Amino acid sequence: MNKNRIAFLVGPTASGKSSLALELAQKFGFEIVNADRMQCYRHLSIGTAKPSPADMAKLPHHLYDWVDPDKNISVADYAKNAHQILQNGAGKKSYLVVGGSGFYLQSLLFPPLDIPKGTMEFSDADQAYKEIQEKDPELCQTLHPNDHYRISRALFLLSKGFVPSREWKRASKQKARLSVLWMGLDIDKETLTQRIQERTRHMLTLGLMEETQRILSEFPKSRAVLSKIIGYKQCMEALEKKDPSYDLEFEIQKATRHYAKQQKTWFARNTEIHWESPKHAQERFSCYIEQSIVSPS
RNA sequence: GCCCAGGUAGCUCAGUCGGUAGAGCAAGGGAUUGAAAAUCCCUGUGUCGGCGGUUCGAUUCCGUCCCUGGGCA
Repeated sequence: MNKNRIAFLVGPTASGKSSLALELAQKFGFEIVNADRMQCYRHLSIGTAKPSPADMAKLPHHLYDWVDPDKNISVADYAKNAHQILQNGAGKKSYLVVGGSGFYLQSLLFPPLDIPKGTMEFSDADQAYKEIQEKDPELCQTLHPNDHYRISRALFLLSKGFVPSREWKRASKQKARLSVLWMGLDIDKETLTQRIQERTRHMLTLGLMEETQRILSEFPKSRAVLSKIIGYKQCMEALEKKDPSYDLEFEIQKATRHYAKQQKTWFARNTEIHWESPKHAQERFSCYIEQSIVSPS
């Protein structure tokens, strides 16, 4: 019998993926692979709600803590490393990939194209957009003039002789390189909002502010990275602004809620995901796993 | 009790020289192919505090009542 040995556990931030993953992994003898962009970073523990060292010691955990906070990584770096791990264990081990970074999860099934990394900065956005309209009119159908990041990426690819819209089309036609079981933790909005609220408070109690300061002093060049990560960004603002009306806890909660919504939108179009509420997830997912992954020996 | 300033979107407020209203923030929806916890797009009906009056027409003017803040007693 040739059965899948890989399962993905996804869902919005603060839905309880990590603890469920640990339970399922222990029950079925999985190793855990991180699919959370920010948990890749060393030292960012409180703010990313990373599993505790004690939990990680219970069974093999991969792709946590493998980059310093002053380094940038991209989806391609992640895809390469993660795919390698899955390949190494092929035929021998089972993996539970857990995380909420949809783009990163996707890269495991549909590897990043063999095109160069980079962007090309521009000074005049209108002109930059016009240039793209001339060279790749099809791309402009889905590219908004205000989307400066994607414009700079498109300009860069054009300068290297690629036609972005053609590349994106090629990418979307790829066949998945792995066959996996998709499971999603579906949590109602009120409960999630409440969990976000509690988790944010908990993070601050655990010393998120101190963690931020520690990272900044140990890695002076980590500002750029931290300023893009929920929690650390707001702590940095609170440290620098000295604005007494700045409500740190509220700002973190708000950003987390927005992020959760973004994740929901991302996963919504993936029709392969089996969604379950936390109440039944453990039981139902166990069922799915038994049916599709555990091979009869 | 008297005087003053206010009561307009979930919040802070703008505005209508009388023709039933709009910003910011919050909130909701969507996109997403080496920055992705990033980045970008779309979405504003609310007894304009209550009740009367004037008017063809009042959230806007007048009266009165209620509420909030400040001052005086």
